[in-house]
Amino acid sequence: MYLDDLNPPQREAVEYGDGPLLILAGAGSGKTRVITHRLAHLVERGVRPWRILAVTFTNKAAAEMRERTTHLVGAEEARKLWIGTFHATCARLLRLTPEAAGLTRDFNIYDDDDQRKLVGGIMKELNFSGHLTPRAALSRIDQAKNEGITASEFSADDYLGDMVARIYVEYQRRLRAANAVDFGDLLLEVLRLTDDPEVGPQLRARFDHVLVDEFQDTNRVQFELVRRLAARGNLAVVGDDDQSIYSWRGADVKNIVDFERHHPGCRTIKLEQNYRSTQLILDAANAVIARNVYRKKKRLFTEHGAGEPIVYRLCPDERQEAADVVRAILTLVEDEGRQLGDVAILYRMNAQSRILEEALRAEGLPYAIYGSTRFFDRAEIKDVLAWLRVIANPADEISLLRIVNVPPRGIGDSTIDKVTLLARARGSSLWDAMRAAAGGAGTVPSRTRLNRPLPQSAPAQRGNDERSSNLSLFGAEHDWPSPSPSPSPSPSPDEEPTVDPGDGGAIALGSGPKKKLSAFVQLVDDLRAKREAKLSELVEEVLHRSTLVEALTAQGTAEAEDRLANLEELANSIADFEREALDPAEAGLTAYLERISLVSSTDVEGGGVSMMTVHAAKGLEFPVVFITGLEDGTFPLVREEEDRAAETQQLEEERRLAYVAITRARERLILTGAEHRRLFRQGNDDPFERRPSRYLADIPDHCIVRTGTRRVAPDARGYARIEPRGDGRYVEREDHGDHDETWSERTRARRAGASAPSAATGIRVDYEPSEDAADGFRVGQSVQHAKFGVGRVKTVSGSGASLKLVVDFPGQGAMTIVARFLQPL
DNA sequence: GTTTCCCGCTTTTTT
DNA sequence: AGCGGGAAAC
Repeated sequence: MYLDDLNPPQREAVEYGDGPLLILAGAGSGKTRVITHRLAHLVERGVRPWRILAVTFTNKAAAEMRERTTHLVGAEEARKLWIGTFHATCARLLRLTPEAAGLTRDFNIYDDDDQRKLVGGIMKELNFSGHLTPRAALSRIDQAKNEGITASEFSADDYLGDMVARIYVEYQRRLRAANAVDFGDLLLEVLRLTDDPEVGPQLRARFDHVLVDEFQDTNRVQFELVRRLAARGNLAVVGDDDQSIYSWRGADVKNIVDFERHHPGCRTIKLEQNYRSTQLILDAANAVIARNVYRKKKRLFTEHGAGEPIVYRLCPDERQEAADVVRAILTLVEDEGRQLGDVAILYRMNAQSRILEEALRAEGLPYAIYGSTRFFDRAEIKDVLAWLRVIANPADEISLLRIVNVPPRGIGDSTIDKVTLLARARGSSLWDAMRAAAGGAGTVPSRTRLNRPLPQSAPAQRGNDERSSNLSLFGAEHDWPSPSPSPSPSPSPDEEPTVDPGDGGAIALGSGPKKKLSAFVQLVDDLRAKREAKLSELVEEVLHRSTLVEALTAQGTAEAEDRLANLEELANSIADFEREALDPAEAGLTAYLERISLVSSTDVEGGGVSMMTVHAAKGLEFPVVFITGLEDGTFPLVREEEDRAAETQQLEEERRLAYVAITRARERLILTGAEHRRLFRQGNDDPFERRPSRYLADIPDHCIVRTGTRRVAPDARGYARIEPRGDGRYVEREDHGDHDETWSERTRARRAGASAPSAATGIRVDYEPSEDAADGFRVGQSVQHAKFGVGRVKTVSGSGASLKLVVDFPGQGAMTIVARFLQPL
C-alpha cells in the first residue's frame, strides 16, 4: 500500500512505534508526508484518532496536514484527529475546562490590537505614558509570556522593567476581568492546567501520541507544553535547524538540538533526500545557507535533474517589479501551460503585497493573499466583530469601548470617563456600570459578575481554589452546561459599593447622556437576548440595529460603499461558516469568534496565484515561486539601530528565511528586486535606493540567469532606464522621478489635490550582452529617449560601473549620457 | 459635550 | 495608508 512510496528512513519514521522520536527533516524531504503517513499508520494500528494530537505553527500548514491525512484515512477518521496550530489546540483545550483558568466558556481572545489598547489604557491610568510606549511594554510582556514568566514572576533590573512589571500584573488582572485571554495566555494557561491537581491528570492522559511539526520553532512554553501533553512518552517531533525563523517570538533552536538529551531512548532519523526541488534550486539553497556559521552541516541531495535555471530580475522600482512579476506569470501560463494555482509570490513584509495585488488585478488575474492586512483587521469588520464579542461576553471592556459610540450615538469621551470611574469605584465591570449609570433597574444577575476581581497579589492564580469542584472535567465536554445564566460562582466580596448603583450616586450623568446610554444598554440587552439564535440572523440584527449599515449608507461616499461591500462579504463568510460546520454546536457565536481570532487568512480556494510572506510559506511548496524584494534592507531586512551582536544573529535568521523561501520552489524560481523602493521612512540618507540582496551574490553562477533593467544616470530629471530585451520587444518605461521628495511632502501634495509628479524621461536601447560591447552597448545601436526621440550611439567609453555614451539625436545634436551601473547584475 | 479635521507616527515576520 | 491624539468647529 502507500508505504511503498517511502524511502527507508521515511518509512522507519512512519512505522516507528512508541517512545520519543526525533525526525531531522531537511527542506522538501517529505516531512509532511511522513507526518501524515505516520498519523494514518497510527490510526491503522488501532490508536484511537481522537487520542492523537498533531501540532503545527500556521493555519495553512494545519489545513494542509488535515487535507492530506483525509486522503489517507478518509474524512470520517481524519475529522477525529486533533490537528491544529498550537494556539487553536490550546483554545480548544481551554474551552473544555475554562473555569479552571478563571474564565467562562465564552472567553474572548484578544489580538495584538486589543492588547495594545488595553496596555495603553493601563499605562495612562498608572501615569506611565511618556516613559515607554504601549507597544514596547507589550512586547516585553509577550516576551515574558513566551518564556513562561507570569506576571507575579516578572522582574527586571532596569527601571523600565519595574514599570513593565506593574503593567503586566494589571494587564493580566484586566484580561481576566474581561473574561479574555491573549495569544500567550492560551498556551500558558493550558500549560498551567497540566499541573492542576484536578484537571491536570486528565489533560496529561488525554493523548496517546503527540506529533509536532517545525519543532525548531518552538519556544519554551511550547516545548514544555508538548512534553506534558505527551505524558505517555509517545512524542514525535520533526524539524530542521536551518529553517528556524521564529526566534523573535522566543523560539529556541536548542529545543530540537537538545531533544535527545531530554528524551533518553530517543530514536533519531535523518531525512536528507529532497523530493521537491530541482538540482539548481537546491544548489542555490545550499549555497545560501552554507554561509551561516551557527548550524549543523548538512547537504541535501536530489535525484531530480538540473531543471530550469533560476532567473533574477532587477527592476527600477517596486511598481515595475510588480508589473514584471505579473508579466512573467502570464508568460509561464502561455508558454509553459502553467496553472495560476501553481504560482506563489513571496515577500518579506506584508507591506509589499499591496502593489503586487494591484498589478495582478490590473491583469485580471485571480489571487489569494494569506495573512497580510487581514480582512478581519478592517475597521468596519472589527466594529461588527466587537459587537459580536460584546454580545458573547459583555465583560470584554475593550470591545465594549469600541462599539459604545460606533456609529456615533452621542456617547462621548466624557460620558465614558464617568462610567469608567463608576465601574472602578464599584469594582464592577464597565458593562455593569453602564447599566447602573443608565438608571436601569438594579442587579440583573449578569454572568459578567463571575469575573471576580483577582486579589491584588497575583500569585493567588496558582492555588486557584475558587474553582467549583464538581465540574466533570474531561469526557464531559459534549454535554457541557449550556451558557445559560448560571449563578455566579464568584465569591467576589460583594463589597459595599462606594456609589449607589441605582441612582448614579456621586458620579452624575446629565439627563441627555443618561438617556443615550440607556438606549445603548437596551440595545445590547436586546441583541444579547438573541445570542443563541442562528448566527447569520444574529449578525443581520447586529448590522441593522446597531445602525452600522444605515450610517454607512447615509454617507454615500465611495469609501462607504467599499465598507458596505466588506460587511456584505463578512455576512457571506458567516453564512459559509455556518454551512461548513459539521456539527451545529460548532456553528455558534463563540465558535465563530474563536475561529476568526485564530485564523489570519481568508483561505480562499485555490485556482489563483498565492501571495504570502516567507514566514507564512513555511511548510508549503509550489511549482513556481517568485521571491520579491530581494534587496538589502528589504530581504534581508536589517534594522539600523540594533547593536552589532544582535545584528549578526539577525542576519543569520534572515539567511535561514531566504533558505526557507528558496526551498519552497519545486521547478521554477524567479527572484526579483527593485533599485528604488518606497517603504515608509528608512535611513536618512537615500531612503529609496537599494542594493541587490547579498544573497544573490552567494548563488553560484551556474544556477542563475541575471537580467533586468539597468539604470542610467543622470538625465535631466530623474533617471533613464534601459530595458534588456530577450523577447525582441521593447518595453515602455515611465520614470516617476523626483525620488528625493519626502513621503510626507508627497502626501501633503496629494491631500492638497495636486497630482503626483511623473516625468517621463526614460530612454530605451537595444541591449544585447556580448563580448565586445561594454555592458551591452554598441556603437551604432539605436536608442530612444522620451524627450528627444530616437537616437544613435556614437561612442561608448568607460566600462564596468560607469560608462559614457554619446548619442546623436537627428536634428537636435549629440547628447552625452553618463550611464552609472550601481551593481553588476 | 460631541464631532470632525488635521498632524504626526508607524510596521518585520505570526497566533 | 491607517490610526490615535489633540485642537478647532458644530
